[in-house]
Amino acid sequence: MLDPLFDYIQRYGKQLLSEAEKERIRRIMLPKRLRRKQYFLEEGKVCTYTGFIVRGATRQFSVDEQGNEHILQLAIENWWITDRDSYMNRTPSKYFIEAWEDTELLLMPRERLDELLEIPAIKGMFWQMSENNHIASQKRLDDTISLPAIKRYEHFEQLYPEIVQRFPAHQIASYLGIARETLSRARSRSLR
Amino acid sequence: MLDPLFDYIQRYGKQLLSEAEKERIRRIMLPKRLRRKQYFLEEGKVCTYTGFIVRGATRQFSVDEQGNEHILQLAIENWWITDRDSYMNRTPSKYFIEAWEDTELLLMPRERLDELLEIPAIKGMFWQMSENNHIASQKRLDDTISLPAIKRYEHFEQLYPEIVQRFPAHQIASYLGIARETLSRARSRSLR
DNA sequence: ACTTCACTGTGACCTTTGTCAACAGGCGTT
DNA sequence: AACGCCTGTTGACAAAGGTCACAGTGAAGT
Repeated sequence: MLDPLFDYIQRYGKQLLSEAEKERIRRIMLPKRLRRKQYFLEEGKVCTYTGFIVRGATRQFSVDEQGNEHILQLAIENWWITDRDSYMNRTPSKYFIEAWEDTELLLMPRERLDELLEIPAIKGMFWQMSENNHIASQKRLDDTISLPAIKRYEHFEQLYPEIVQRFPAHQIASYLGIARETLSRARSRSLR
Repeated sequence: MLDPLFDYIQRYGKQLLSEAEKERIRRIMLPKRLRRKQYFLEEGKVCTYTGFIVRGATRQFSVDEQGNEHILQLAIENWWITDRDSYMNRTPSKYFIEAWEDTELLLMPRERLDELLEIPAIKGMFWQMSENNHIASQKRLDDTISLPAIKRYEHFEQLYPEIVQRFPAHQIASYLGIARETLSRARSRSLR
């Protein structure tokens, strides 16, 4: 079960893991199963784990005063899920993270993060993730303020075809910040 | 001239700098002046420096096919300016960074980044910056997909009152992804 | 002093998108 | 088989925001 994680760490940390290091990781990471619709994180709670998805799919969202959900992340295998702010700074989260399919995770407990970061490949990976996340959210932001709804959808579809397959359209619409009807119409129009 | 930078590094890196380290930094960082409207980075070029603003103000923006500008960052003293993707991965940038006021910078050359990262406080600061940037762009994204134009402006004003003072309204509007007229109307309406 | 230019505000109009509502298909549960 | 529930689609209408045009102000440059 840890192999996808080891692969991931070695790829993004740009270093190989020794057997001893793997063993150390094995002892720290906690396996966890979530059933569809179960929460990984709820608003107001501190996000004490960062999770690595081995199998399944999750969504992260906030809920505004009117009760509307706004999706910030849709994640599948080999993605990390967390509220970075809450996890790093131990502050209450504004977000929910919910399993959208039955999901298997590996959890990185916040209180053992420093131990894990002693492993060079993990440190490198963490660095790279932070970097990549920052770059990706910058691009998403650029799209969001620059492009009309349809274009944003097209970009998204091109970037994450598998996500589009596995989540219903109204979730994608929420991720893009548009109404599900708008997405539906945009799609049918772009077929002609 | 380097004192604001040293303060910044110690604050965000959560470690003090020795005199030897300060000397090392002094030898690597390049002072640079930009006059108003001069470019720090142009689209298509690789961003070979990351700049620390000692005095002045800059804006980072992309230009779409219709020639419209979309502002990604408005920066003043004690902010870093760079295209992270271009800088880290040495790829051509999609962005412009332009001095909005006469500006004094300290430049961190990409080819000497590894040297600088040997200094623990700098490594810590870099980490923290990446973290903070990611968290900030996540919040901005959440606002952008969740809130109507006026609310976004109010949030922004509350978060960065000094930026609002120093940049003209049409730049702020572009940062928020709205037309300058919309912002103008929103402002006059919220006074009543 | 005069011109120019950048910036802001406002009205009229149009486009895009959101909202509300109704409907239909699929799918699992009982 | 019957019932919900989730999902996607479509229409009618409303609201938000964009576009275009014009005017006024003030600062900078000549």
